[in-house]
This record gives sequence, C-alpha cells and structure tokens, in this order.
Amino acid sequence: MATRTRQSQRRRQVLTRERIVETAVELLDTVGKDALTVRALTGRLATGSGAIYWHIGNMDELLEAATDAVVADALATRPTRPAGAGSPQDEIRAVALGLFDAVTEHPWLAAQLAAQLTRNPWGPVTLRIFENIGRPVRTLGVPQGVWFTTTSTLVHYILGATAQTSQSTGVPSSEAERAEFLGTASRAWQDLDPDDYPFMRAIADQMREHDDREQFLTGIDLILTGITTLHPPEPARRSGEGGL
Amino acid sequence: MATRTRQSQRRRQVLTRERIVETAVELLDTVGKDALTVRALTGRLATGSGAIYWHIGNMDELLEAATDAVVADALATRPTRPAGAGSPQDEIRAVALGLFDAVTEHPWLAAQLAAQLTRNPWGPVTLRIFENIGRPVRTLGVPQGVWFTTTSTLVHYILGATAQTSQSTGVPSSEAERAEFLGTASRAWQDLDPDDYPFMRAIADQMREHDDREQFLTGIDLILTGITTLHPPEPARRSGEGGL
DNA sequence: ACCTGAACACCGTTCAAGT
DNA sequence: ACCTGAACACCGTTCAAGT
Repeated sequence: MATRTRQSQRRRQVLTRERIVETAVELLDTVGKDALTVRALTGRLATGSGAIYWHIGNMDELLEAATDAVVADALATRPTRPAGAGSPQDEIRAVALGLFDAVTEHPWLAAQLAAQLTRNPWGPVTLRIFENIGRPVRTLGVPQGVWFTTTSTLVHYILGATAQTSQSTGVPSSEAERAEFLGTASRAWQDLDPDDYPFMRAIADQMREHDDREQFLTGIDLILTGITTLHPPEPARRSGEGGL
Repeated sequence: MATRTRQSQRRRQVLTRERIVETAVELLDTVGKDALTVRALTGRLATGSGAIYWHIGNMDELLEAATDAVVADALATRPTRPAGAGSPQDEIRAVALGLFDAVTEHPWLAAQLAAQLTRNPWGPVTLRIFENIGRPVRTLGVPQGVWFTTTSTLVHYILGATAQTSQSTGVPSSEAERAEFLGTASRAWQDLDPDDYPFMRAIADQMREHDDREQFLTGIDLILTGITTLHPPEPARRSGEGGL
C-alpha cells in the first residue's frame, strides 16, 4: 500500500491474531504438523512467545482457527458459488468435494478436522460444514423434521471419508507411488488369515483399483439416494419460502 | 495361580507388551488422555522408561495397540455374536452400536479412532472395523462389485458420527447436565447471524431434542436404504457360497 | 495495551551400563 | 535378552518486567 518494500512492511506489521493464524497455516502446509510450535511462530514473526499468547489463548485454539480458516476458504472459493446453478445434489457434491480437495492439498487438515469434531463438536469448524451441507439439504425438499438427521449423516460421512483418504492421496506424489501404496496394501490383505479376515481378502482386488475421489462421491450418492428414498421431496411447497 | 498375593505377583510379573497396553488402557480410562505418559507407565509398572521402549516402538504404537484392544473387545463381546440370528441389517446395527457404546464408555476412544484413521488408514484398527461391517454387507446380497464401496460408506459414517458424539455423551453425567449442554448449544445457534447461519438457526430446536444414539441409528438406516435401493440384493444366489 | 524472553514444569526418546 | 535411569533435546505456558 505504501512504498516500503514488503519485507520491511512485514516486519513492521503489528502482530495480529489473523497474522498468527496465517503463519500457522503456512508452517503446517510447508513443514508439517510437528513444525507448528510456538517457537517456530516466534521465529517467523520475530516476536516473543508472550506475544503469541497475548493474541491467542493456547495451541488448541490456534489449531482450531487455522483449521477454520482453511475450511472457510475451501468452501468459499468453490467456482459454482452463485445459487440457482445446479441441483441441490450438485451443490452437496460440490461442498463435499471442496472439503475433499482441501484435505488433499493440506495433508494436516484431515487429522485436524477429526480432532475438532471430537474436541469441540459444535465449534466453528463443524458449524460451518453443517451449514454448508444443510442449506442444499433444505432445498432438496425433505421434510423439516429430518433436516438435522439427514445433514448429520452427510457431514459425518464426509468427515470420516476425508479422514481416511488423507494419507493415501496425501502428497500428490507420482501415480506410480500411489499404485505402489495400493498394491502393497492389497497384497497385505491377501496375506491376512482367511479365518479372521475373509472379507478384506475378498475385496483386495477392488481396493487396488479403486479411485479415492470417485469412491468418495459414490458414498455421497448412496446417502443422497437413501435420503430421497426415505423422505421423498415434498410437492415443492412454495419454492421461494426460504430462498437462498 | 500360586499362593502369592496379587500384589507381589503383579510386581513380579514379567513386563510384557500386553501388560503395557493393558495398563495404558487403564490409565486412559481412569485419568484421561493426557495422563498416558511414559513416566506414568513406568510408575504403575515399576520399571524404567527403557523397559517400555524395549517392548513397544513408541507412543503412537502404544496408542494404536490400546485402541485396537478396546475395539476388539467391543466388537467381540456383542451379545448377539452367534451367526444366523438376525438380518444382516441387524448385524450391521449391532456392530455400529458396539463401537458407539465403546466410545461413550471410553471417552478417549473417539479421538483415537479418528487419529488412527488418518495416521494409519489401513492399520489393524481400521481393518478390524472394515471386516466386521463388511461381512454382514456381503450377506446383504449386494453385488460383489460394490462390496468395498458400500462398506466404506458405512464405516466412514460410523467413525465420523462416533467422533462427534463422544464429547456430548462423554461422561454419562446426569440427564440434567446433558439437557443443559444441548440447551446451551441450541441457544447459541439461535443467536447466530441469520445471514451467515440460516440453516443452523432453523434446526436449533431439533438439536435440543435429539437423541444421539437414536440419530446414529437413523443415519445407519439411511445408508442401508441407499445401498439396497441402488443395489437390490441379488436373487439369493446359492445362500451358502460364502457362508459366514 | 501490547510485547519481551527467561524460567518452569513438563514431555518422548536414547543409550551406556547393568543383569 | 531384558531392564535401569540419567541425560538429551525438545515442548507449551507463565509472568515479571519493559514500552
């Protein structure tokens, strides 16, 4: 904004909660989860540890803020944001994929999403995700009495699925690397005790050939089918009641 | 077994990986997640830290073993174990509830299940859960091509749902305490910005009155409906092919 | 009000040394 | 082979002291 170089500006910038969160995300993205320490933050921000604690309560709070920031970004920047575009189903898929892709871009995110869910079940992160899934669920036309239940099912599936997918997709790495990972796992399943793990042995082949992203969407569709089967949309009672 | 008192027997028992895991679960159950430290273990087991590391690789491995032990127990001790009893649907519900109840009995378990899912997506814990859900899915009669997909959807939902439910149910506490928790959350939702969170405001009432366990089962049924709708059971092709 | 940075009370893990 | 326990290299957090 002024003529100073960004460098000096950066150093002179007042320390702010936002700037701390931003730096935390940077550290998580570039160096990984274990690199996010108060000392690393003080280094990058050129301050003392007390300064950090003046702006944020503790490490957990910072992790929550970092997670929320990334989730908010992932859900806001979806290209198809403007309403009225696709079906509610498409919107639900878009939100879900937004989270899925965010998790593959930020390898630390999956663990944090899960952690937030258990640590602060109705904190900002969960709230945001629920809201973004719940809105299209509402326009799906299911009776109001099942809004909470159906949305919960979708959200819980999404979070469970993204949690597991994180590592296998993890670093984009090479296609070969991914094939090797799947091959190793698949082989391991085939070596399992047939008495203890008949099922896993039986699906070892499917495991090797499956595509995480595609399978993720298949799960979404499965649940959407369940929802519309059990709760057929009401006869479009005044399509503008809630608007969007 | 001998005439020695249990006390002295305990002290004289050889240190074993199993005994360490057992003690870890004890610690987690009685004092909580933060209490599980190597120092606490050496105290209870009357050894040095080196002895612990002789039997287990590191803390993560111990956590995984403790989680797996509790999960194995939860899935093994279900009353309706003998096959042929209920429908596959009932069996799936029973497995799911076994995990759900285990999470409410062991408050630390939810976070660990989620952590295992991200840290070691195909480790023993996940494998065990997949196997126990996958078997009844198979007897459901869906085509083999979708065994992996449908089982994944169920498992991911179950783990996501148990992750969130953990805290609210958490300590059995009193019915009043639970009502207060739900009331507070419900009120907080009503105070949200109507522009940002119209959906959460709309379902605040349902939130206050919902029952976690019941809602959990509703989600399972939703997915089961989706599965059988999209993949109608095949005409009972020789009901004994895979047996159980 | 906002920040400094030394100090405190912990961690997990290693490893020479013992039996 | 199995165990001891001091030592190492870290943590998050606090708090008197500064501006």
